[in-house]
Amino acid sequence: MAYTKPGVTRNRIYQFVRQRLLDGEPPTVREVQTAFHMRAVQSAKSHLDALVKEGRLVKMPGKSRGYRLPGTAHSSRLAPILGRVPAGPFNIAVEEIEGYIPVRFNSEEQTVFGLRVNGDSMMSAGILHGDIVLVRSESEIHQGDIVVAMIDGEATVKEFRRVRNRIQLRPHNDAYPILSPKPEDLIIIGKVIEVRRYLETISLIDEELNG
Amino acid sequence: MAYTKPGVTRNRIYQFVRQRLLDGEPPTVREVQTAFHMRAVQSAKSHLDALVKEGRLVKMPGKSRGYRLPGTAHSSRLAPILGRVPAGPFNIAVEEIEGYIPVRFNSEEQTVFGLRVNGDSMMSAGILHGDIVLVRSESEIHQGDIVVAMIDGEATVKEFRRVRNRIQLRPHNDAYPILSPKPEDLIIIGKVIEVRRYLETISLIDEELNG
DNA sequence: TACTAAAACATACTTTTGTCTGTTATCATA
DNA sequence: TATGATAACAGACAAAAGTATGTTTTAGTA
Repeated sequence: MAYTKPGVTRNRIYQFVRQRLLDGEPPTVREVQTAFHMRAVQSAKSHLDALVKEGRLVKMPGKSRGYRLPGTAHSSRLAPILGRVPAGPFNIAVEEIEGYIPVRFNSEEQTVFGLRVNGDSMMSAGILHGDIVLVRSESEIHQGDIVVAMIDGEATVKEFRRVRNRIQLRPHNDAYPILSPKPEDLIIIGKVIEVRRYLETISLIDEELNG
Repeated sequence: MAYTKPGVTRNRIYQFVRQRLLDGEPPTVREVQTAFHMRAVQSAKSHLDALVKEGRLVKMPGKSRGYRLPGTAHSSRLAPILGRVPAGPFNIAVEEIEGYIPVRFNSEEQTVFGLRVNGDSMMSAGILHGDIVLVRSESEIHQGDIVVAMIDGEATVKEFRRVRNRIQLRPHNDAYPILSPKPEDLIIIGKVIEVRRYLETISLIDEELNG
């Protein structure tokens, strides 16, 4: 291709790669090369290497189509939305999965699932009926965390408090009482790490899933 | 791997590939192979070929990481979180991107971005300060929709109402007044299609960039 | 039990893709 | 015009990834 001023082609290549990645279509070095009518692979590669060095891209060395936007390498996964709260040991029966939503993970080993909120007991915390809470079940619970708990077999979202060796589950709605269940009636499922509300109807269940 | 009943591994592989594609991480045949602890590449390949034949996947022959979901509906992409509201014609200056979050798209041609909410004027609608709203800028606005609007160069999230040829922007908080800006001072940026609240600090921008 | 289909395996080959070494051309600046 | 930095080119090699052929094992069923 024709010579350009320093940085110009660099930026164009970045935009190109970025768009491809946002489309879920990671390009190869040679695809970048031909997209910019370069006669040598190295022309594209050196630009890509430079973008990595500048921190505008990251890459998985040796892997094909291995360039990624920083902050997105291996960090987005699909978490299941469960129809029922998983009781006891955490295992997901496939039949109970209502759908999937994309979630950011900081680590690989976490168990995150979605759960649809029932009722308005957390209204003043901005958690409304029908919202989806993302729950991490392998998580330390601290004072003031929002948790999902099972009380007598029923799932509920509440604020967690420990008061004088007794556990309190506090609603965020004056119309509901603070709960102080006996320890043997209580199972803490996990910590709420995210709240989502879909204002448009999106079918989270994929029709093609009948497997 | 161990032998399974006909169709069982097929479906598991489909789920695996589907998830990877929704994450923007198309797998190689050998990645499928190792994910299922198969000792031969062909074990994975024949399943993938079958899935293509059944129409559950499509592929670009010869290309690496070439398997795709048929059609593009219901795929997940990364939407940028903008630090500032895009004014005027929609274009994203790269420097203003705060990070990326995974979003479900029903169609290809939509322009969706995230925006961090400032203030508590929508509190009683469950939209709190610091929440991220996902905005679709190419969208029809209807009565009662939550929208992002620019009034005199300032961005705000409000409920959209049209009352006797006059546009009202209603807060959901009694402490704030209903706005009725002049049409020339008002730009509707787009419609809020989703609300997200991260209860844990998740760095939307990856720290590992310092390379 | 015999038979067919599906599943899994083993190995080899080809193409795609990443990477390397070195050269030439253009830009920016003194 | 001299000089260092960036850009583009050329050719080759190595690793990754797709594909092909044939065999063995198990599932499903008559």
